Amino acid sequence: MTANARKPRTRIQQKNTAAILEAALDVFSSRGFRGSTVDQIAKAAGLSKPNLLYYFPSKEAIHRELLGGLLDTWLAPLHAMKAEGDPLEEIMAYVRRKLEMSREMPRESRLFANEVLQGAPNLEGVLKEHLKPLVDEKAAVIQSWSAAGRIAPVHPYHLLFSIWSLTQHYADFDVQVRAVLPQSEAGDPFPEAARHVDAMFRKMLTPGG
Amino acid sequence: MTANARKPRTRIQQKNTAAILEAALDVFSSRGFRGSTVDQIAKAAGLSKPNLLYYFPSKEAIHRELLGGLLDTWLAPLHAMKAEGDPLEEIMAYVRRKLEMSREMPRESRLFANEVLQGAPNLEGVLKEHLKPLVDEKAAVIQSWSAAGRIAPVHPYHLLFSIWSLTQHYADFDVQVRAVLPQSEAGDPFPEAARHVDAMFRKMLTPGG
DNA sequence: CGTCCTTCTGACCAATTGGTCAAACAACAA
DNA sequence: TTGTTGTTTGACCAATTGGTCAGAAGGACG
Repeated sequence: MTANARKPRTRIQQKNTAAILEAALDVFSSRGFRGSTVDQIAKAAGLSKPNLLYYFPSKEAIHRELLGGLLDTWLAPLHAMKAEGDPLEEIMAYVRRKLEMSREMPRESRLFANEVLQGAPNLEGVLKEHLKPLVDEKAAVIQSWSAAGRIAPVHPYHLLFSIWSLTQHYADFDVQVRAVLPQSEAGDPFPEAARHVDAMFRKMLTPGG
Repeated sequence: MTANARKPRTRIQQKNTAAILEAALDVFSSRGFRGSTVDQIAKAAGLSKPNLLYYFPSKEAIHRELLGGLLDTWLAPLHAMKAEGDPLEEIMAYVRRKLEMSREMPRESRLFANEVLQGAPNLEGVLKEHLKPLVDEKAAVIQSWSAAGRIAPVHPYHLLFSIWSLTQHYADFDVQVRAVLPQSEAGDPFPEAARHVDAMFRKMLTPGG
């Protein structure tokens, strides 16, 4: 059977497609789609360019596969926010998970950031078909919590935006954060970041106050 | 005299260099440095490629000039935050100005975002020589306000990060914001954004509470 | 008019890049 | 061993791209 099919069959195919995607994540996330070359990805994956193109039909195909494959991972934390839980704790857990992801998966964050920043040419469909429905659903949940007085009144969509921006900032603008922070913190900005972000949303959401 | 000198002399030079920088801002900010071509910039500026290269020696030179020329504008709002003013109002004014800039100058925001996102290859010097000293200075001011109990205790650096991320998010991730927001708000997210962001920082910074 | 300087262009070039292809090589089963 | 299938490569190609250059056009001034 042909190599470019949906699921890899042989061990070599599994190993190589995995290596390619890993390498592509590295390259695409740090240089953007247009700024990356197939050769860079091939070299990073330990393959020759024609060999890489034996597994994926084109540079764009690698990119699409990457984005698609990562999307679920990326949206999982928001999925995990349940209407049944304690409102403040659900949201704070979401914030915490997002910040952890910025720390553990900065390349993924930058990959999406690069894409969105440049007008999301290969992501517009996904944005409206996957992200928007999910956000609509969770915004409604937040709205209901807010209306019930279980958290302070907030604009649910902008609350989500502020969670995304605050947490992803530490992955996407990592160089800036480290360049600006005093020596003592530049090594690992995350502990203080966690405290700060936690405080911000706690104050924002605690009712009454 | 040669055309590539510091200050444009003739009217034609003024007009064309300005057109080139304007075009370059458009192109670089939406496609990143590596993703942009000299031809695109030339076309957008209404010039031929050789003619553009008569005014700037290289693609990189345009990029450098752009970044350098924009830096002052970009840092002006932070400069304007004065230790003598009312702490809460100084910070809130800074937040407001930054959000206005996201609305009025989204291309500039994206230009810097693209650069930082890709490791700030042409910005590292600037980051440490211009941005860091300024941030250090203003962080000290915030620190003193905080210590004097005039605003709630905050980590000054991370407070600045959160101002940057929250405000610039609306420029940098514009496509996503509009894709996710309900129809009614997608046309102009800024009024609600302003309310939300204002509330966040006001709650964060109001002492006691 | 002619002269000098600036502005502009078409033709060109070398390097890079995404992608192809025929053929070599490996793995393994019969 | 041989046949079959999956894997890898060197050589190659067309398109794009950053940049050059010689000279043509334009403008200002005597």
